Amino acid sequence: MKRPTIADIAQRAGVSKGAVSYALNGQPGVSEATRKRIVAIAQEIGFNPNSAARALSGATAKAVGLTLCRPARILSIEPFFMGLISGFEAELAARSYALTLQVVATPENEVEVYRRWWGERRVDGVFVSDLRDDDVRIPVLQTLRLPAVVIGGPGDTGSITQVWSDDAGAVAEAVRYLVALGHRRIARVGGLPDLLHTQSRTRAFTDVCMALGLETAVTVPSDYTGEEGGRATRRLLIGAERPTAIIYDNDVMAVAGLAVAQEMGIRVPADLSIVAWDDSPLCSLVHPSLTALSRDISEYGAQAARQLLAAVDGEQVTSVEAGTAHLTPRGSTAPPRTR
Amino acid sequence: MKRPTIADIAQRAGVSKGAVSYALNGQPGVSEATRKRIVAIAQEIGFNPNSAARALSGATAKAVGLTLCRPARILSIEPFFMGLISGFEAELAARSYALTLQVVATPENEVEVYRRWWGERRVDGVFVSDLRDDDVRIPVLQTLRLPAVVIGGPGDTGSITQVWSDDAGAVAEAVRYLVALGHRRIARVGGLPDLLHTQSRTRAFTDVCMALGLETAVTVPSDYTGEEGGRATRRLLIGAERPTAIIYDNDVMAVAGLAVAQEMGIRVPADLSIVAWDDSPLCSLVHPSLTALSRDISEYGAQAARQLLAAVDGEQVTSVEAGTAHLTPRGSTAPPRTR
DNA sequence: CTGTAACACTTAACCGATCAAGTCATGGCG
DNA sequence: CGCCATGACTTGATCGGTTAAGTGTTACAG
Repeated sequence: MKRPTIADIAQRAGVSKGAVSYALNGQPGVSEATRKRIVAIAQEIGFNPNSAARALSGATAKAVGLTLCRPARILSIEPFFMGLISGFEAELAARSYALTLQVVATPENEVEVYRRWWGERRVDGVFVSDLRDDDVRIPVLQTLRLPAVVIGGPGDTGSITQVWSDDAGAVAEAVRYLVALGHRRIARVGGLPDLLHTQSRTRAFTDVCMALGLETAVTVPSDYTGEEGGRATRRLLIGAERPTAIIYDNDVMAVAGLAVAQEMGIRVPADLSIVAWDDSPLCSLVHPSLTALSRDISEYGAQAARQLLAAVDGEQVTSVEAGTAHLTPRGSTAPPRTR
Repeated sequence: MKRPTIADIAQRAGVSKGAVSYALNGQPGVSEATRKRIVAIAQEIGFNPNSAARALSGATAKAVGLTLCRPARILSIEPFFMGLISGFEAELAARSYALTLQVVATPENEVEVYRRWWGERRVDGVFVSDLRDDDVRIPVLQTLRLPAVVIGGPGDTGSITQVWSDDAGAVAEAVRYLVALGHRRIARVGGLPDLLHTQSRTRAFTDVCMALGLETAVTVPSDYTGEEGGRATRRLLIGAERPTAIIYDNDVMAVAGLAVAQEMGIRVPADLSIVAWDDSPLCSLVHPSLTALSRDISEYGAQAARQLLAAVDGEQVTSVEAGTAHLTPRGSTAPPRTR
């Protein structure tokens, strides 16, 4: 089947290619009558402008990119990214931007992909997630002048805007809640330690625990996988000073932690309270259901997409704070048993 | 920063654009010495061919598309798609094809997206998942002559090739295993009933149960969500003829079913055995860990990607069967308690 | 009645590649 | 020596849009 081009429309309408272009793009230069006729013909023959030709004549690629730099086995179960992606889509689809996805192995690979995309003019902008200390991607994006939005932070990203959520506030809310229930020994199983948002959560966790006069504020680093989360939990639970509550940096690790506790005969929530970060259906699926720090991840993604599209349009954009995660109490938290 | 073009290279090397094109594409028409010089310059200035210009001059878009037609809340937790996507990427990245993703609401929307992509020449081919009865997408793809690979089946897809796994064999293996353990009342919580592979699983389940002389072979339809899976489980467990084993069409529903059973005081596996379909980390995370029908979803995706790329290359491709899912026994299955 | 401005177009250059066709030097052969 | 084949390029058309500049018609002011 031959793809219709503007030349076909022009021929049918008896006008020039230029006129068709003006008509379809809402530019002045054609009469209202002609415009209507042209639009009708375009409709009829199912015309879609060739994106390559458009991109070639200086216009935009009408696509943005996202690289994911986590092992496949983490991605497959981590609900966060799919939530984010569907949030992106909501905004992108409305402006018929496509989302180009690439799974990569290392941050260096991510940089290569950015360079290639930019060189190929394949995308008009990119989403950047999982910000690290002195992230190698930031300077590259700046020299390429490739519009970008960093998801998560806040961190030092120079001229690149960020969409971030107040993790410090959320962690404080969780700790305060647990303390209000009577907990005095609260531990945390953190995410990948080289990610910036993990660091800011760790700092906030330590700070608020100290501020509330708790004895300890142990954070065990982990990697968001269930296995590691379970292992970290086991390590915490066999220690001498067993915590009465654990906060996990994602839901997958929290579920794994719950399983470990049950396996060890430690009852949740009687002997151990559990708080998950990021509330996916997973948290309400398990028994007992998990108290979680919920936030609207799709909306988070939508907000990032709005920012990126604005940046692509050349608008001056500033970093914004997306909604803070809020505690959703469920069955996994209770006052600690007094001994 | 200005993007380097082949004209820049041509100028530097003191040759024409055409010569550069021949050199970089390994075509005859330039001497080995000149080719080396040109390649070196391209390397040096970090040249990437503009994908739009390439696509425009008849070449391919170097991108394939995937539409996902499930509500966001399902996608976010369903590990299947992310596994599939990372499998795609493995093959696509090797040939530097990009993956374009779009989340849509209905199969009709999917058709629109295909039409648009095709008209825009944005993709060279598409993955088709979640095949339905008399799927509206198939005839459209055929008239558009848009290369495609159907994931899942087998079904009637005319000239479009499929990558499918032997669900009937897998369901038979699960049922035989449960029967060998001594189960006589086995139920199943199925996926979306209008999906073709759900239907073939249902048929196979009924057939094998009948063949083995079981009294019943109840399938409760569901929608892959945890909530529905839990509800279906509850319905099954409060019935007069309570099953001693349940097979779930995905892992999320199985986990939900486990939670429901525990909540009702029904012990797993003593009172109820559970088998999940598709083995994600989720299955080993919960307690007891779930016996599952495992298959290598990434490899499944990789195989589909290989097929699609071959189809894009114009090769004659035939439908292939990906590896059958095999039973991975874990803690959620045991002989039923004799009364 | 003329000058000119506004409108409704057309023409053609351009984006950055690919590729068929043409050019030019060189070498081998009868 | 002339002829043809070959290699190593160059030239220029082409893909399908966008857009600046040009053209022809009409309307209206002076």
